[in-house]
Amino acid sequence: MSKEYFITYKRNAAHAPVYGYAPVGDIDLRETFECGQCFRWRALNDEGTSYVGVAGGHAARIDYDKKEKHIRITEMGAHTKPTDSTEFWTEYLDLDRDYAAIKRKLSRGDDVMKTAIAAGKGIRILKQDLWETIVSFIISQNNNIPRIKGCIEKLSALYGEPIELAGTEKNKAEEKAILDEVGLASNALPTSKVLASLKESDLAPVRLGYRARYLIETAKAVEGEGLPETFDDLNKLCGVGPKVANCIGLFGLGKMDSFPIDVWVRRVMSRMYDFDEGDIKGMQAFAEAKFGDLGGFAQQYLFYYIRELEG
DNA sequence: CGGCAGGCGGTTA
DNA sequence: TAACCGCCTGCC
Repeated sequence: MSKEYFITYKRNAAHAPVYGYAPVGDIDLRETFECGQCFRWRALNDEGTSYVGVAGGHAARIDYDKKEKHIRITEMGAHTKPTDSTEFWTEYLDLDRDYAAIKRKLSRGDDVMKTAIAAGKGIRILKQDLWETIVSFIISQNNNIPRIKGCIEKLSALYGEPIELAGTEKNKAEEKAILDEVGLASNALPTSKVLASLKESDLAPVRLGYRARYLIETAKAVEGEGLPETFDDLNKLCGVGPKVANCIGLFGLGKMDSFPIDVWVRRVMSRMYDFDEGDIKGMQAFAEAKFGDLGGFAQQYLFYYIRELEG
């Protein structure tokens, strides 16, 4: 049996101690925030037990208490939308899902998955805001992680709605200092409406390269036709091919059968399942047949494993 | 200097 | 529809 952790929520604004309390399965902050699914969380210590991040208009600090086996979420920023924070974080961290059961299923009769899961058994797949996921993964293409992170912060700082920090003036100053220290903007990612109104030259300071055009085109499409709902919708967006569409489907639409294949997944599939590295179609078919509805979880365990090994 | 990084769009056969 | 190619940028 996996260990039980608990989550508590606290808001600076009200100085309320705890207003939510929910049992969750295995969770490891480092594995969750550094398995490639998100770009706006930063470690505050070497142990990886404390992170600060921005998501869906919320800025928060999350601490893992080893002794109490709690994850404590401290909201730093009042959300711009009237979202219930307990609900928001529960959905974002996928707390209602039984990861122990998923890991058992994937491990059954599969030594490769057993090995991969052992490396990242505290991964949770974040349910992220759809538009933010689209923007993030368009930026991610043919790019490296430090630069992706930099682009996202610059973009947010320039054109994103400011997040109103919570609490007393002293609280706000402390919160801002923490965000500054780790290089996070206290802004949400820009909306599709804002991005659709920009010219490519407006985005020059963000250093997106040729992705600037993709973002603006996609923002215009979303403004005109609404947000995508299916894999086919996603694939029609400018700058969204099969890999990016699978990432958006998995992290933004909750399509847990998605199996994004990037260079790392190709690498791990060739090493561990003996595929030819160029055989993307074969890998996709294999994942569909073998992992089915759990493809996204399998992909994250495999990705994290190979990154730990060779990244 | 060329190679490369969590691919994609466009062109060609 | 599959195979190629060029691509912004920053870092090695």
